[in-house]
Amino acid sequence: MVLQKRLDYGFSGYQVPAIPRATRSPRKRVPFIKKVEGNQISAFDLLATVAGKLLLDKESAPASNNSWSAEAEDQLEIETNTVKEERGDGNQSLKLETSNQDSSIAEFFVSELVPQTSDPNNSSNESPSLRNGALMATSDCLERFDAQKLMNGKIKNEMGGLACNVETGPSLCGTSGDCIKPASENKVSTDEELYRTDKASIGEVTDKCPLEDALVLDVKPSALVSSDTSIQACSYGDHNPLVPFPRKWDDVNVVSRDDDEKSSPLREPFRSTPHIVDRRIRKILASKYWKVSPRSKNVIYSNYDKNLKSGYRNRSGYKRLRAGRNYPFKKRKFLYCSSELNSDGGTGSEGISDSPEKNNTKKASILYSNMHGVTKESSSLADQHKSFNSRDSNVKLRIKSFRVPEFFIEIPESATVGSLKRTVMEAVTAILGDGLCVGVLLQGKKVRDDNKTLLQTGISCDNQMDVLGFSLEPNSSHTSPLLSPGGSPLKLRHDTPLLLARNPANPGLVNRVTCDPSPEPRMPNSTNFIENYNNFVSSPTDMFDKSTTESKELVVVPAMSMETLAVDPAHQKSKQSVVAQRRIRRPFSISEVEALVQAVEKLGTGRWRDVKLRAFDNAKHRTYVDLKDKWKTLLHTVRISPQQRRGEPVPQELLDRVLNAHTHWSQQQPLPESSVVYLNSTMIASSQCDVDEKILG
DNA sequence: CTTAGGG
DNA sequence: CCCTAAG
Repeated sequence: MVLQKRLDYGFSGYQVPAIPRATRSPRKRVPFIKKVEGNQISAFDLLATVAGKLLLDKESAPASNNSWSAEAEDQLEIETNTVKEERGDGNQSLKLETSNQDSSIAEFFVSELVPQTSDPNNSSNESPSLRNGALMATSDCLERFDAQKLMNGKIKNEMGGLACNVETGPSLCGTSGDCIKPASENKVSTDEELYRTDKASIGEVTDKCPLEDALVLDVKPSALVSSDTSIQACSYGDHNPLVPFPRKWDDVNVVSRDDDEKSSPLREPFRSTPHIVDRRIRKILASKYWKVSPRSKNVIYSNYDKNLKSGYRNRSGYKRLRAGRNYPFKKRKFLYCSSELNSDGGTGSEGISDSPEKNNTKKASILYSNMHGVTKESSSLADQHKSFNSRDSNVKLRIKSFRVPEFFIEIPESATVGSLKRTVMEAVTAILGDGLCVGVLLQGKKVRDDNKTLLQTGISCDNQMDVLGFSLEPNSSHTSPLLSPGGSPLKLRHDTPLLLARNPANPGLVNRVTCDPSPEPRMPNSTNFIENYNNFVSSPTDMFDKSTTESKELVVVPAMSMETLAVDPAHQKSKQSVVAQRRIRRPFSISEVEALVQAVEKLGTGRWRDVKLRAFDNAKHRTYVDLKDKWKTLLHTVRISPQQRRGEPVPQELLDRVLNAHTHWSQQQPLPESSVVYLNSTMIASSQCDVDEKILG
C-alpha cells in the first residue's frame, strides 16, 4: 500500500507494463449513431435558408467577438438572476451574454415543457390534448419582411439558379393571393399575440397544436428512474413542487475568469471536482429529460450529456460521407451560425434581411445547394425549388433569437466557478448542438410535413409572417429508446442538420452529412411505447403530475415517429443521411497535461487506453485517441520555440518531462516484466505497481 | 477495440 | 480533433 500511495501521488519512475491485456477491464462503448432519414433532411429546406441567412449575417458582422467556448468561456456570463418567470407556470429564461457585450445579447428563453397528449396511431385533433413536454422555443423574432426585397433579393436569384434545373411541377400559386392557406385559419395569431406567446410561449402555442403536432418530449424512462441520488426530482409545469436548488447558486453571476485550473490540485485533476461535476451532470442528464423548475433561479441542470460523448463514440459501423471535405463550407456555416449565441448578440441573429450582400447571398446559395446535394433524392427539394422557381420569390425570415429549453445542472459547492462555466458551456453546447431540432410553426401549428413547400404550407413572402414561428425541440434521438419496438433502441436519429449553436471559436466544429445504407426505419410500437411511457410516469422522478389522469394516457410521440410515418416510401428507400457533429475543441488544461504526462511516465507511450483509464477515466470527453494526440502535440510543442507555441503555455517543467518520458519510452520499448530501469537517477517502479494502481482505480 | 499516424 | 489502416 505504501507503494501504491507513492505511485498515486506522484511520479516515481517509469513503470513497466505488467498486466496482460486480457486481464484488463473490459472496454465500455456507447453506440453512437446519428441518422437522419431522407425526408428529414429535407426538413431543413427552410431551416437551411434560415441558417444561411444567419450565416450571412454573421459573416458581415464583426468577427471579433465571435468566440464562444474555449477561450471565450471566460467571457460568458451567466446571469442566472435573469431567469425569470414569464408566466405563472414557470417559463424561464437563461440569459447568456458576453461580458463585453452590453447591448443586444443572445437571449435564450427557456420554454416550459408542455405536455401534449397524442396517440401515435391517431393524428386526430380530437385526442386529448395533454401537453406533454413539448419544448418549444418560439421565436419572437419573426418579423415582417420586405417582400419587395425578397422578390428582388439576390439570394433568390442564386437559389433560383439552382432550381432552374428542376422540372416545373405543380405550382401551387402564381400570386401571393393564391397561396394555399393553412386550414386552421381560426387559429391565426396576430402579431401581438405571437409576441406575447413567445414570452410565455409553449403553453399558448402548443395549445393550438393539434395532436399530430404534438411535440416530442425527450423521455427516457429508464434513465429517469435512475437511482442516482444526485438526480433531482423534476418538477413539471406548475403541478409538482420544485426541488430546491442549492441556494448557493441563487443569483449567481459568473463573471470571474476561469481559474479552476489554478485552484485545483495539479495532480489527479480529474479525480477531483471536475470529474465529480462531470459525472453528476452526466447522470442527471442521462435522464434525457428537459426538466423544468419554475422557481429555481439557479442555473442549470441539463440532460444533454449523451450528446457530448455520443459525438465521438463508436463511429464505426456506418459509412460516412465526409462533409468536411465534400461540403467544406459547412464548417463556416455552422461556425457563424453559432456565434449568435454569445457574441454580438443581436447582430448575430438580426438583420439578416438587412444585409443582402453579394457575398452573403452567394453563401446562402451555397448552403442551399449543399443541402440540396445532400438530399438530392428528395423530391421535396425539387418541390421547393419548383416553388421558388415558379414563384420566383423568397421568403425572408428574420429570427432574432432562439430560445433554448431550460436545462439543469447540478454542481457541487466545491466546484470552481470555472468548472461551472465549463459545465454550462458544455450543456449549452450540447443542447444546441445536438439535443435540439428545429420545428416550424405556422399560426401556432407545427408544420409537420417537411416535404411541403413553404408556399404550400402557407409561408410566403406576402403571407403574414408574424404567424410563423420556429421552435427548438428536443432531439428525437433522445427518444429513440422509447420507440424501440423490440427493446433495442432505434438507430435512427433525428438530428437536425441545422445546428443553430456552434462554437464559433472552433472552426472544426462542423457537421458531417453522411450516408447510411441502412434500410427503412422501424415503426414504433405504440403498445410498447405507451407502456414505456407509463413506466416513465410512475418513475420516482416523475415529471408529470399523475393526478392528472390524462397523463396515464399520455404518449410521448417523438416527432420522428410521426415524420417517419409520413415518409414517402420512395424516400425511405433512398439512402439515409447521417449527421455527425464534430466535437468541440477542448484545449487541454495544464492540469490535464500534468495528468497525462504523469500517466505516460508510468505507462509509457503506446498504452493510451491505459493512460485514459488511469488518469482520464472520469474525463469522458477525453478519449485515448485524444490523449495520444495530445501527447503528440506536446511532443511537437517541446520541439518548437516558445514563440511558436500557442494557447495556454505549458510549463517547461512539464515539457521537459514529456521529452524525457518520450525519450525513455522510445528507447525502452517493450520492457521485460519486472525489469528495473534507471532514468535520471530515478528507479523505475516495479511492475507490481501497475497492478496495484489498477486496483486503486 | 486499440494503436499509430497522417490529415 | 478526425479518419483509418492494421493488428
